[in-house]
Amino acid sequence: MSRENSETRERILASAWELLMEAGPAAVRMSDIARRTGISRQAVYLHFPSRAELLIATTRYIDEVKDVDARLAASRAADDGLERLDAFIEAWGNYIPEIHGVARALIDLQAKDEAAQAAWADRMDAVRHGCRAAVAALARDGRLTGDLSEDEAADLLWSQLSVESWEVLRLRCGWTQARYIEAMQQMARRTLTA
Amino acid sequence: MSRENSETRERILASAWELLMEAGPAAVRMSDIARRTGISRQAVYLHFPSRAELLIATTRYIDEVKDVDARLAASRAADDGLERLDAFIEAWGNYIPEIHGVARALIDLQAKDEAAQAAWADRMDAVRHGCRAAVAALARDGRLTGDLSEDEAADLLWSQLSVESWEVLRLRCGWTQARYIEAMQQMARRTLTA
DNA sequence: TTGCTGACTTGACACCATGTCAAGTTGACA
DNA sequence: TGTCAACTTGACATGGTGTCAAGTCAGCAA
Repeated sequence: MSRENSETRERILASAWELLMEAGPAAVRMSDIARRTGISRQAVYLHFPSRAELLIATTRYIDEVKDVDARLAASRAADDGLERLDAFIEAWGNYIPEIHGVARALIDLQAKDEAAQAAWADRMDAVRHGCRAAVAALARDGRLTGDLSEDEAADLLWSQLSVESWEVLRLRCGWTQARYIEAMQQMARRTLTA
Repeated sequence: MSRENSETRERILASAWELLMEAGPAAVRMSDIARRTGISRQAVYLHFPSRAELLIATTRYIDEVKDVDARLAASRAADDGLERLDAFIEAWGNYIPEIHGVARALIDLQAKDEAAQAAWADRMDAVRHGCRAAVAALARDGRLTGDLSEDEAADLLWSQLSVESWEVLRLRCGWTQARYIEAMQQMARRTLTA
């Protein structure tokens, strides 16, 4: 562990990030990260107790560098519920490709690792809260459909905006990022508004 | 491998299925399956070359026992495009919980195993074709929205109907199966029809 | 009876990634 | 000069998959 803001620690995180962007997540082993950082495999363990913790720290590192908070805050600025919904989908939808490498690694790790499971659930809960806020704004404007409760509407939006769905449309179906955003916005509007 | 329809082979598949329904997929090791079947771990390898192949065979076995084809055929019976869409969503949506254990195991395995990846992609392609057929029927009735091409509409429906989305709503959000089906039908209707 | 065959068992082992442990090196700083 | 933290090297345990070799055993055929 050592001190929080060690220079080596940050270099490890940067290496992990690089590798996750380049290769599939399975290909990013502790030894790969060490080699890329230019240190021994064991040295990595001086900074992170496990691969799971390292990956979790990597997401936090990326969030910091990419400043998610600022992006999502912008989506909260819109007064109008509909605009806000669009802005939220755009902000989150455009963030997915940036974190996708790490996200995939963490999702894969969930099967085996409890810590990874908790970490990913925690991050996704943040998105869920964003969905709830957007839906609440919609309800306040009286634009929420009568077929769904606020919670249901938020859940539905949340499931639509999952990283897995993004992967399906973007990677498997070959959609462009712009088309993805547009389709999600339209889908949300049609599904959630009266 | 031996002969295709060995009795032991079928007992192994049944054990794998049982275990996948009971426990998390990570807990279903080759030794667990062997123990449940009442044979040695090595004997399992006399029938299946790898865990991936065994799991793939298990999905085929379940499909056979549960008769998916018949279910999906029923959804093709409806003349009206909208009814057909509803029927397809109901048929597939109600099939998900039955295969969920194996599906999850196969999805988890994808990270490491190429064969599992191909097998799951293949099965999901079948669903994608179902989506395409339902969307085509909608288009034939002139009910498809102008905002989406047939392919796009099918892709969108496909991403909505993923096992992962089902997991989110059903397991994480605690929706009932009936509510899930209803919501997916409504969502599809609103998103895809003019 | 003898001998063969196929399904299965037992037990050992290689592999691979994670994570641990212990002893040694090195450079900065008091 | 001595100490300490960061790092290195190398060995090793663990856990699951998959392989290999030798042996058991029932059934069946000449």
